[in-house]
Amino acid sequence: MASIKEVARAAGVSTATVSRVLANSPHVRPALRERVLKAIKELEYRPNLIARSLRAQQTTTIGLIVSDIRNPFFTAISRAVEDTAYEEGYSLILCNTDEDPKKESIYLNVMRDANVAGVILSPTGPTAAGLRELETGFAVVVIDRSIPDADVDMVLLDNVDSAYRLTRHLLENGYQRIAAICGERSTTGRERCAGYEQALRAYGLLPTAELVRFVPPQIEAGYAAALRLLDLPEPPEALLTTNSLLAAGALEAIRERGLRIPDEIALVTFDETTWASLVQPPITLIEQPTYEIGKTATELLLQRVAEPERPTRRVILKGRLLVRGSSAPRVRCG
Amino acid sequence: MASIKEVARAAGVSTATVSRVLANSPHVRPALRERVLKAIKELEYRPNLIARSLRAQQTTTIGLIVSDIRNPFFTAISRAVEDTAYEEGYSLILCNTDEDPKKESIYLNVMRDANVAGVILSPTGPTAAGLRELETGFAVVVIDRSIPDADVDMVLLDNVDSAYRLTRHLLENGYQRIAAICGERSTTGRERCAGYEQALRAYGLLPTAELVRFVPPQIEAGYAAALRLLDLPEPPEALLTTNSLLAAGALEAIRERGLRIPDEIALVTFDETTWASLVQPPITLIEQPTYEIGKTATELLLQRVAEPERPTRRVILKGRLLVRGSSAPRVRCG
DNA sequence: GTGAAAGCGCTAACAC
DNA sequence: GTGTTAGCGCTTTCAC
Repeated sequence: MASIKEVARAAGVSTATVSRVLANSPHVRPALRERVLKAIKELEYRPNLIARSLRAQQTTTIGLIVSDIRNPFFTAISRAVEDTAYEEGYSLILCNTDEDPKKESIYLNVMRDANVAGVILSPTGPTAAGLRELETGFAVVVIDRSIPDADVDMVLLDNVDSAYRLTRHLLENGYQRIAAICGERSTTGRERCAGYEQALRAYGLLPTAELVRFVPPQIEAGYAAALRLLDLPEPPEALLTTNSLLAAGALEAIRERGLRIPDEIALVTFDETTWASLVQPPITLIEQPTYEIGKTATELLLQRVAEPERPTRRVILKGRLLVRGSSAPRVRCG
Repeated sequence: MASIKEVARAAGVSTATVSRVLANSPHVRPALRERVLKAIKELEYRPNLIARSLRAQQTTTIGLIVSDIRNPFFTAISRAVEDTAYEEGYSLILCNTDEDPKKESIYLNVMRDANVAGVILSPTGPTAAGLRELETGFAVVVIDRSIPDADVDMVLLDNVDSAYRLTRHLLENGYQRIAAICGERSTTGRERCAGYEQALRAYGLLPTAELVRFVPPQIEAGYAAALRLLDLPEPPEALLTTNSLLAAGALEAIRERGLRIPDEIALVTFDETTWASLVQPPITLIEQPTYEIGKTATELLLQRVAEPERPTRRVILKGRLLVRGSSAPRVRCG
């Protein structure tokens, strides 16, 4: 691993000149530039990023902090972020926090210690609150969850409207008694619940506490919540879940109770996954533009790295309603 | 962001002493240690990892280079790797190469420039060949794909045997004309194909070229290959695919042709996924111990970082056959 | 246009 | 035990 010193010696110039050539500075005589380039090639020189980072007080690395990369939503995001970061010469550090504020805080510190240029994260409540004031020392872009009055770049889905449309779709297809299983600990679940309730009211129905559940956004919790809903004295005609993990759990519960979809129970959710279109009937859902969310978040982040004082932006993306068999028009029986 | 210098000044000691306290060196008088610790606390000092890395010529970062994090197998691996790395104080850099040797080579260079302690990767053929000789400058652990005569740590599935058992299961359930759709560009697909052919021979059947396809390990390729197989003049009674993406494609194709599983066509594959158990009938498959693979790979890597000259190991993990509805005993009709 | 040299924050000889 | 100092590899004044 040749250093800049050796290149300088080989080319018969100072390290400053090599550095200038590396930086494409115009103030280098062509002849010298040639010699330096030749030396670089011969020695197979590659600049040491660590040294560069120490000098610059910043790395070409960004962090992605999510609850669990195995959530298909975050998997898709991470791919988009990595692609976009790579194009701009940045590397991606991945962190899983399991929705644990402590782990979030620890990872945020790790990011600071590592001198990352910035971080993309989808924080839980406590961390979000801290973000409102915190001087992090690096650029931050929040995804998936909104922090109401924080001066931070965000890329979000239009949660209320998406949930509204999803619920309206059910209502228009004749479903009335609709239950919602929502992810807790994030604004996302609450916003989607709000859209669900708005739609009910718009159609002259009153939301029932009995039919709304807030649970950890995981398969098991979705399964348990769905079972309880299905076992109600007066069970729901349709189930709405706010992410794919809850939906997978709900589907298991429906299968366990031997109910037919959509005749006996409809199921709709958020987030496209492999299974949602493979299952029979396929699941009606709101598809988030995951790749665009990740790409946009990365772009916002790198723009802020380049220009720290620019005004913050809040990008709201629209979800796409994919109508499929799990919410087919209801056939009244009786 | 206080530096070690400021801590030293605040505590009335030299930076060396602070450094010793940080390193838990026993050669510091308790009184001094106390003063230093107090200063560290008051200044909220945190060591700059970049500076430390420059000095040590190595970071506490490891790289994970996979074809696509969206492949559920790699998603699961990444979670295990990140968990394990985090426990040991290491961060994880994620890279997607799309099975492109050029991107693999670029990322390997990025890893070198970043001075990572080591890299876990699942290389394509050309990169694997290079690995055999390459002086990478960092520790390397190969997962998922074997490099026959390379002196590199590896964590692998017992591919031949797993495919053998999977195929034998089909044979014992009465399926005879079994087609295989295998991932190309990796030893994994070839080994699993070999296991498949061995099982056929063991049961007195001859492998037919017509029934074996090597395609890119993606949904679309699986779909196309399955369609062609199903449209054969004499179509197969069962389909074996070597990963979950190919299986998802094959399932689509089966659905498109309106065939019933398993009556008209059985389907078995590798890798447990959400959809494989949610689909009806659920899919029989070989489940890889993904978490253990990722954890073991990370442990091997960090052991090698600690002791570069230790003899290389090759850990072979066994897959678990999960028998489900998609390969139920065949009912002969006619 | 080019080079000498300081310094980013840290650790490890080496001296005392 | 503790401090002084060199140096990891790089960039960037500041002279010339």
